[in-house]
Amino acid sequence: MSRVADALSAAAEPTRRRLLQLLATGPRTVSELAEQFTVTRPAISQHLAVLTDAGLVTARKDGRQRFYSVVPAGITQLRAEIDRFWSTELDLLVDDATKRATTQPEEHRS
Amino acid sequence: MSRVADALSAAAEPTRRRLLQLLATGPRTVSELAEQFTVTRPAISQHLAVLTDAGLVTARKDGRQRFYSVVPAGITQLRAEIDRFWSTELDLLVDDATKRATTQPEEHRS
DNA sequence: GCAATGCGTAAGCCTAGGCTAACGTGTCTC
DNA sequence: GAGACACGTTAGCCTAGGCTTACGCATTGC
Repeated sequence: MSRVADALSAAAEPTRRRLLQLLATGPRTVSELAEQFTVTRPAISQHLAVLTDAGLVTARKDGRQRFYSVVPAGITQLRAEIDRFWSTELDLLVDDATKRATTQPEEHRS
Repeated sequence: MSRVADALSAAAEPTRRRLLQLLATGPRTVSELAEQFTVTRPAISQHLAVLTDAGLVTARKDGRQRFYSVVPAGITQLRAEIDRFWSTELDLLVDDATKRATTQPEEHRS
C-alpha cells in the first residue's frame, strides 16, 4: 500500500495532473473522468486513491455513484510546497533571465 | 536513453529537486554535489544528465572538473509549465480556501 | 612516461508504480 | 428476488527509472 510519497510527487504524474485539472472545474464521477482517458476505469480509480491519500481530492457518495472533487486546503498545501521549493534563489534566476533577451539559443547535451 | 519525459517530471524527483536548489546558489562540481547526498557520485551524474536533457542545467568544463549551473531560461520555462498547470480553476479554489478558516479538520481516506 | 584525480558511461540489479483482468460489494430498478 | 450499474479492490504483469559496480577517458602533476 505504499502509494507514492509526498503530495508533489503525487501531483506530478501526468494522468493525475489532468485529473486535478478536470476536477478543478467541478465534481465528476469516476466514469465521467475515465472516459477522458485511454486507460481503464480501475486505473483511474487507483489514481484517485493516490490523490485522496495525498489529501488533494475527496469523494462524496451519492447512490451508486461517487462524485470526486478537489480539496481546496490540499491544493493550498501543494501550492505552498511548490513555493517552498521555488525559494528565493530560483526566483532570482528567473528575474535575471527575463531581464535579458527572452529568446536565446538553447543548448542541450548531445 | 529514454530519460524521463517533460521538465516537470524531471524536476519533481526528490534528489533532482535538491540538486536544483543547491545549484541555484551557484555553480558546483559533481563531487561537491555528490557529498551532499548518500547516493554515489555516478548516481548524481545521471541525475545531472536528466536535468541537462530537460534544459534546466548546464555544465562548463574546467580542467578535469565540470561546474554545473542552472540554466535561467530553462527554469523560466519550468515555471511557465507549472503556472500553466496551475490554471485559473485551481487558483480560484485556493482563493476560496484561504477565505475560509485556514485550519480545518482534514479528512483522509481509510 | 606514470599515477592520481574528476568525471561520464555501460551493464545489470531491483523496486516503485502504472496497468489490465477479474472479482467483490453496495445500490437501484423491476 | 434477479439483474444491471457504478464503483473499489486484488493479483499479477511489465516497464520506467534509480541505484551500484566496474570501467573508460581526459586532465593534471610528478
